[in-house]
Amino acid sequence: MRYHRGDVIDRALAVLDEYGLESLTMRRLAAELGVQPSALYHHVPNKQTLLAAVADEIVRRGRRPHRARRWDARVVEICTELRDAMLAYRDGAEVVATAHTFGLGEDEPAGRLRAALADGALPAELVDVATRTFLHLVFGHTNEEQTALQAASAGAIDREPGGHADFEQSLDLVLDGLRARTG
Amino acid sequence: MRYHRGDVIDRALAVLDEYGLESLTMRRLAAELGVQPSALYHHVPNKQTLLAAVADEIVRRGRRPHRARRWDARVVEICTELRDAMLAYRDGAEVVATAHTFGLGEDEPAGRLRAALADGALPAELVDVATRTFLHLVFGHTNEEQTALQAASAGAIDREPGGHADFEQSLDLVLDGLRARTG
DNA sequence: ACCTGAACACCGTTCAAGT
DNA sequence: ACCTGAACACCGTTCAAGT
Repeated sequence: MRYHRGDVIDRALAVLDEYGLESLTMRRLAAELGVQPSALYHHVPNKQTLLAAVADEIVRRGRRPHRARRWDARVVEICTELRDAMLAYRDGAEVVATAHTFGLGEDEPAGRLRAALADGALPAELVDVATRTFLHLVFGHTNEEQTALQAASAGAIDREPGGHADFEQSLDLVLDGLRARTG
Repeated sequence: MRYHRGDVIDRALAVLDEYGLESLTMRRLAAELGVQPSALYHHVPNKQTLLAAVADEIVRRGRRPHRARRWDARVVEICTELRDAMLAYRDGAEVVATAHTFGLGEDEPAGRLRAALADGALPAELVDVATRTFLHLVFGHTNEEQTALQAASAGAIDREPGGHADFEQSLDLVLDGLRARTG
């Protein structure tokens, strides 16, 4: 039974979504593929790289057509798409945020954010700051929301999630700050 | 040789700062204290709780007198204090941010942020959103900065850290958004 | 080229037994 | 009350050997 790198990533996604990040071990993944743990290292150099590939796949699967024209609407669109992509998989926010922190993976949303902000007639210096600001907001908010959701579904009723409304309000705060600096 | 919970936390801080989070294991910590791993469980229920206590201690040690009067200056002061506290220990941002995500520890900075924002004559509904927004910014930015710093000192020259200027610009963006909503 | 089998050097946590 | 010793059920990764 031959299998390839893509099969490994796909299975990893499935294990992640069904059992969570703490259960996504190399040994567990190997067992799921009916293979010895050592066999995985022919398709992936190590676990860190595997997780970065999983993060990229989560983001990729969440892609949808973008139709906003105004730069600020595009920012909201990109951030919301990224949030929804991460929420679609168990522990998705943690996996994607961690990969981003270590500079692994494609980081394609950052590029799209940067482009949208550059269209906003912003001082070039501000584009980088704003890009990072939005990414931190998306990762932080989504991570917290997903953790709360999973804690709630596990019985522990913590704080209310906040949810989509809070998320957009948070984005809007930063957008207001940017609009004030725009012609 | 008797020792107490406080000694365990202190030692954990020392191991964290010298060898990093990945080396802060229960077994390593026990060895450092000259004791069997199982002995730690008389002072701390599990590793997660230990790490939350370490996070609290990092924040506590970073406390300094606050003198700002205006609500927006107080927000900057609180955020900067938290950032500096986390930067003072290796992997401090990751430890503190993780504890916060899981709702563990004291979360005293959140309370102080909330108080400062409430003084800002903000619509009550916005206070919570803004509090979370600032915390996400502080954790995200500091985590990224610290990771970059440690990667740089380990030889890998990645992206420039951004540093304090970027951090304050990011806060200012949100503050502008809030000031626009204030009387 | 791809995989197995076995090993290395670890983990967090529990628990009977000692003092 | 506090600690030891030993065990349980795991980890990620490497590497000689097989096909």
